[in-house]
Amino acid sequence: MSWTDERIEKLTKMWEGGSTASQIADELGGVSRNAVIGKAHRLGLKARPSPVKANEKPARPAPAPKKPKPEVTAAPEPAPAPAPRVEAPVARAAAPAPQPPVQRAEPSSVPAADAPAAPPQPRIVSVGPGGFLRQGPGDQQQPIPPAPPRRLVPAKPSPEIAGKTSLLDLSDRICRWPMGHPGEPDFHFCGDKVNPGFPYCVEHCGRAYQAQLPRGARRAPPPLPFGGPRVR
DNA sequence: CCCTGATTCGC
DNA sequence: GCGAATCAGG
Repeated sequence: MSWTDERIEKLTKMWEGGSTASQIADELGGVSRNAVIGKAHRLGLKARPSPVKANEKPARPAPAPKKPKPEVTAAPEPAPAPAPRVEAPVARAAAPAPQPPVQRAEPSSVPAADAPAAPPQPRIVSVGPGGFLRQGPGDQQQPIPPAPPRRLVPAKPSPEIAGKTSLLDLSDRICRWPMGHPGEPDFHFCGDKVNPGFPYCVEHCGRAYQAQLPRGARRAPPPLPFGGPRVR
């Protein structure tokens, strides 16, 4: 593509209109962003708020820092005078110690007339069949440290599991909610009696079956037993 | 990484 | 004159 009058005009217009070189190139078609910039500069359109040149002091001492051009010119390069570095003496107004605006609860102040901090108790959204209490999504434990990667080791019968509900102990009458993580020595299952009709006990039904919130009022889904935080 | 404009330099 | 390559900052 060549720079016809029309294209040059469009370029000029858009350039001055604030469009980015990419947009202009895209609009014109057939040219790259660089071509647009190059052309704009050749047209003398430069000087535009460039994000890369936000701050520019009227000092351009070293414009060519890296351009190893094997110039055969034996021109005696006069030693560049030590750049009159206008070292802006930063007004060291002393570094005030970062004073975190810690809001200390005044004990002597007004004795909380309003509601004191409610104890971390899961909001019960509804009661499910069998009597388990549904929690709202996100009402589980708050820290969500991802389980560190660990090698899965073959679950060997060991004293640590004695008394714990192992995989072999599972039946459709006991809660199969995992406790801990597979591969860990003490990994086992809940083992309580299930809430009839469910694979989990009443307590874990509350975790497994979340109340359905109206669309739009949803939060991130609660962590699943396996991938999520340690549940114990 | 993505984006931006600026600059250089071989064509 | 052109624009890819490169630079440099956000």
